[in-house]
Amino acid sequence: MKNIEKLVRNAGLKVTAVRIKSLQALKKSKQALSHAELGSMFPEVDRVTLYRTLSTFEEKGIIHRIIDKSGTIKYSSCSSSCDHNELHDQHLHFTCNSCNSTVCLDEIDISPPKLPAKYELKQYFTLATGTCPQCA
Amino acid sequence: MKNIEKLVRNAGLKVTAVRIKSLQALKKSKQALSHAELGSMFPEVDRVTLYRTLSTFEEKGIIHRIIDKSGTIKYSSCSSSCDHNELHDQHLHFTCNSCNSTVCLDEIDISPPKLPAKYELKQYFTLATGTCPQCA
DNA sequence: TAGTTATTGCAACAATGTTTAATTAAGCGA
DNA sequence: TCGCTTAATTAAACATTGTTGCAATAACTA
Repeated sequence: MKNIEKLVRNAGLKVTAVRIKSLQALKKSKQALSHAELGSMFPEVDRVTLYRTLSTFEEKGIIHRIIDKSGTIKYSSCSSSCDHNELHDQHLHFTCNSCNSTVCLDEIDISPPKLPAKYELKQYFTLATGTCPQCA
Repeated sequence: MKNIEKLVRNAGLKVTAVRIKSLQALKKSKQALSHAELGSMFPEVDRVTLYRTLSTFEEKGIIHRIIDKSGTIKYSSCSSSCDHNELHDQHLHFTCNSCNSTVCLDEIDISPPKLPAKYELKQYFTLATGTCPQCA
């Protein structure tokens, strides 16, 4: 049984064509993909189905969302170990101003800020922008 | 001449009712406001006018946008000194998971990350979430 | 292989944002 | 202060993005 298929099945989800192809696309892609981008990769897939597929994957923790510089939601498949409810798993993301790609930079260590008194920290999101190696 | 009026005029803009009331609202508000929130504060103002007013203010550097946790664009008036094209002026923002308010935490010092080789850093956006003092 | 249930696809809708073009108001000089 | 010029506002139409309900279909289970 293929890897992707196993991922879907283990999440307690039925293995369907849409799920396989969208998860495959996300796994293969080096950059995070928006609903619109996935939609144009698979024009035969219903918009609504794609919305639901992505939020199901997200609920199950198979993928996670990244809000890019402009507020666009993009999705990236998770490394097997990551739990995005945990503060230490919220890694740095980077959006290239030139090619508009967004990637996870897991290897960079981000330490959460100390907040003023009475503020309780739950999550910490960081986004760097600039020029990526491909566009440099 | 009032403060707000001066701000608008100094930006090279005509002083109009919509500009005064929207900028006043942003100045008075402790939290950043979305287009929708400003719209319901001033139902008499045309939606399109409000869109244009906000982007004009942003271009002129009178206000700046904050992308909150959910990707919603919110606006906050700038302190007189801030230049949001400068890395050091991109301060920490905080969204409360309970009341959904978003505020600037100017006083917290954020140091930009070291990026991997060939990545060129231009901007660094940070967003903390959790519980704010009012909701604690 | 049939039955059960999750998933899909379609239609309709809601919210958000953009563009064009006509009207109105602000600010300037006479 | 009046009228001129130009910026700003408004309304209509449209585009994009996201959501909901329901009927049809496909995936898994026994």
